[in-house]
Amino acid sequence: MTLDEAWRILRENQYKRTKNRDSILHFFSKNDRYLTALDIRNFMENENPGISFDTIYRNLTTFTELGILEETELGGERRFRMHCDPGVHHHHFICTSCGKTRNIPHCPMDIITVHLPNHEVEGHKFEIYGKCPTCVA
Amino acid sequence: MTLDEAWRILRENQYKRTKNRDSILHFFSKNDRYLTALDIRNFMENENPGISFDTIYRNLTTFTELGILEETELGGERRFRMHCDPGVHHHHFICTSCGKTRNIPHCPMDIITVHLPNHEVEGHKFEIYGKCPTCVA
DNA sequence: CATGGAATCGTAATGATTCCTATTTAAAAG
DNA sequence: CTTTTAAATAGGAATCATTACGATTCCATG
Repeated sequence: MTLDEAWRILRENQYKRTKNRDSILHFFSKNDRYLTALDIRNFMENENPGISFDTIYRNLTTFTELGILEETELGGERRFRMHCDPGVHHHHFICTSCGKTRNIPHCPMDIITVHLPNHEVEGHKFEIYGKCPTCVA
Repeated sequence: MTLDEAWRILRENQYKRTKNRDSILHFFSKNDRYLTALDIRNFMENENPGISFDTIYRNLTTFTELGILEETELGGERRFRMHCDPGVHHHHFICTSCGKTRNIPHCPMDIITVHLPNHEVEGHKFEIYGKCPTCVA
């Protein structure tokens, strides 16, 4: 997703354009990987050294709810990345060292027919973990 | 996995038979669902009201390392369940209300052929979330 | 530029998990 | 059955990620 698309969604939902949101989104748009709240905090060292974690988490939650970011959990902490292709459902290979991802176009739900009578399916998760070429070397 | 199998593994690895371990394993063997550290704490109300979280987590880690338990993360906390069938790789439907599970015999890794050149695959996760028949009603 | 509500800051609070040290216990040896 | 010793535990403090909150600042609209 581009910055313009993200801001269009935010505007449509009456969210204000602030310096923090601009910086955070810009950081995500430059990084094709899953990032932590601390990553963002560190990146803001220059732009806004005093940024509150409250602000970071609040915006991460907002962005995720609006579908601008997608979220996962790795090593006991929440991680976020720019929702790469909002229209097309897909999954990820995730590097456990650097958080970098690689798309997996297939979805097991399309292939696996599971019989779950009377169950109410809400969602699913399919992720492959490992080391990306850079971190292998 | 049965209690006997669990204790055989523990014995083989020189772990002592303690009252806490007995209680915890017994609790897991009776519950076909993912449980939190707090669930265990509450269950021990009778058997050992003063049990330390250190003890709980230490044993959960040990059991998981030995393959007696399997672990996942749900709603920001770690959950554990008895490793249902150590020989046969499988996945789970997990109830987001009560943690109860249902086996999914298929594995997406067997079906999906992903091209990940130079990547080092360490593992994967496939889980379906929702409400079990009991929690739907 | 005045106004009102959204957004933020700074810090305190929370909840899950881990660390630390003195004490207790399992089980092996005598 | 006692002694011995390393493993296991209790209790509480510490840590880490995350959230809550009151006071202040900022964005957008008129």
